[in-house]
Amino acid sequence: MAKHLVIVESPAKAKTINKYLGKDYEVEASMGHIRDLPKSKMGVDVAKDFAPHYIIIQKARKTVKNLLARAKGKNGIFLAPDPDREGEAISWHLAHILKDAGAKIKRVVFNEITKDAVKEAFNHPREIDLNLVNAQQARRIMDRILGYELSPLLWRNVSKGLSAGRVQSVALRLIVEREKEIRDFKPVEYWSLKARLSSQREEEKETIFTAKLDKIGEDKAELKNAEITNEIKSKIEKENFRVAGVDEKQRKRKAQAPFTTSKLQQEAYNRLRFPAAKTMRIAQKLYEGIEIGEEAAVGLITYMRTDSVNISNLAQKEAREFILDKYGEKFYPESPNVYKSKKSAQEAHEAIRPSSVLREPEQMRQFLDNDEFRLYDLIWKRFVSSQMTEGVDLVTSVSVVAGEKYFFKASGTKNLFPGFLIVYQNTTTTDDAEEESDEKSGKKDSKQDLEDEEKQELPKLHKNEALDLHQLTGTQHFTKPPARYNDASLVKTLEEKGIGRPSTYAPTIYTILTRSYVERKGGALIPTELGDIVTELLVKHFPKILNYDFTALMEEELDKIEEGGIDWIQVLKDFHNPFEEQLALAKTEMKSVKQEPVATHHLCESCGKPMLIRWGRFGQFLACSAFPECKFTASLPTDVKCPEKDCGGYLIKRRSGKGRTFYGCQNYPRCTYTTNKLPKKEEEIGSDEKPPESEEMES
DNA sequence: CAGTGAGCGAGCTTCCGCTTGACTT
Repeated sequence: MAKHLVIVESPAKAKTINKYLGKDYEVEASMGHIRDLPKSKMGVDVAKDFAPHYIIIQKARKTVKNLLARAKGKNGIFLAPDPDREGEAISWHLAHILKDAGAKIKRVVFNEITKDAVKEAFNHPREIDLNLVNAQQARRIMDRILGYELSPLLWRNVSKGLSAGRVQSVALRLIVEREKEIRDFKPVEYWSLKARLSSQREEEKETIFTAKLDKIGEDKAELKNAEITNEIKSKIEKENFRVAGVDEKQRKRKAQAPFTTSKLQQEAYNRLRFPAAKTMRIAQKLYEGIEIGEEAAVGLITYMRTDSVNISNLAQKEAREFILDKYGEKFYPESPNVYKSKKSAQEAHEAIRPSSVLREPEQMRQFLDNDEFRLYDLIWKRFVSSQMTEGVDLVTSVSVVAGEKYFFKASGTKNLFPGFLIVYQNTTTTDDAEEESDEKSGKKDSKQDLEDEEKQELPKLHKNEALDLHQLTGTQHFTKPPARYNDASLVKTLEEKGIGRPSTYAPTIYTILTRSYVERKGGALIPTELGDIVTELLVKHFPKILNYDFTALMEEELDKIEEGGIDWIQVLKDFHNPFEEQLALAKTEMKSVKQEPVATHHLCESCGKPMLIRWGRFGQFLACSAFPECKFTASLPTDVKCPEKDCGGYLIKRRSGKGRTFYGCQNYPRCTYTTNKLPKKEEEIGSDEKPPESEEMES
């Protein structure tokens, strides 16, 4: 029998480590946390220094039983969860469970799962770091108090089953405020003036290019309307065009770091239209292992929940050799490319990469379904490209002047050397270093416009040479509202603000969707009326917590706890005291927006009592007033009668399987009349009364 | 361009973060 027990979080990690450690060690998985606060109550004794009451998580009972059995008769127990706050806390809870098993308990940590790193870690076991544990407890307890105090306020004042929390409520706020910006957006007219030009020299005259009016004299050309544009246009038409200057520059394009969870979710959405949850489901499968040919199941990628861009030396070496071999020296950087994780990263894992670059996507295709293949392909290419040389573009910008003061600008880009781009094309929207402003409102030039102009081919031009004008066109534009959030842009924003973790981005989106705070239309996340109401209430009564910086401030405090700088109880007190005050105020002052039931003249088909209009999760419906004795319900009819003769029923708004709205007869299935558009009420036919309540058109 | 057709209310509900599998019909 093995002498020692090793415990890690995941079964896949257990399997790998088992190979490295040999017969003396038995490796088991805890499957994440095994103890937590109870679901059914607060479980925190605020009066006694926030003493938490932990219980074994229902789902982990079997695991715990198994671990206890394994621990019996062992000499040592090595706790090897991830080297971060949560991992330390998991270790602490495990130690608590196993403390009476008779074996010595030690903590081991490693940042990469390679033989050397694991062996090295086992040579230097340590005690559990209580500072890390306490930082996790502070985080856990704060989230519990917040979530379990705010949610009931919403039950009381809005509707049952609702929820609020440090992460989900701020994610919702982002979406709600973006929608407000869009609603309030006033498009502003502006014009552009573009000239189609060509050289007069024989050898270049075939290439016609486009230049845009940029400056008049020293001033930026601002064309506010048609009148101004036409006036300037008619002046320019009389002028001669010549080249005022040519500027050529080489622009280097650097490869991007291999994927973190957040970046993977963004790219998989932008390129493949995978929602975050789908990406994670598929990545999990690739990680756990796929049967490839004769071999047993092989994990095709490294762990998919990570905020690190680090990669193991071994993987880097393999990638570099592969690049040299397959693409040649020009694509092989002299010294390896190195990337820095963001400051707040906890770096418990490597970046997401293929477990071996030698398993090329095309070879794996036969073992994968189409979606698995596309995601693996993306991960593989991103990783390989991250170890390749820079691409080089030649960017030419030409200044053209009409007469003395009308300056036009034209630019073109030519790729001189692809570098990493031969494997992985950049999408400009997810550049790491991008400025954050382009989603803000009122931007004139969309990126698309700029790109189209840069893509054109320019003729060879010389300073002062004369040009032929073929066409001068003024075009009307309007500034555009900012785009709605989708999975990619929401995850990107949350990560930038440090809100949530790799394991929670997708679940957070799911939560605000299932609470009916937000709806998905196409890819866009659009707040519902409920989402608007809840956000307004929370922002009004809990501005601090709904602040976009709240999590970042909390993290600063947690860092101090980790470093041993402050007492975690004190951090909780500093949070809790002002929170209690706000809570007390909110309890008396928050206005109820609960929808009270409304009496109707409809009678219950089951018991004959009057029916009430109630508000449920899916909007209004009719319910018997004798509830709960009589459970009869019906959809709320419109006030338009069924046009079938002798039917007499009213039409009901319904939704088909595919989510399309239509109207059917109340007497279905006896009467099967349906229509897409609500007919006018009989009394109104011929009159010019206002039409029936207009319905949102669905495309 | 076809062709469509739950449930929801109440005795409870809820947080964030770590991780996968499912006692039985």
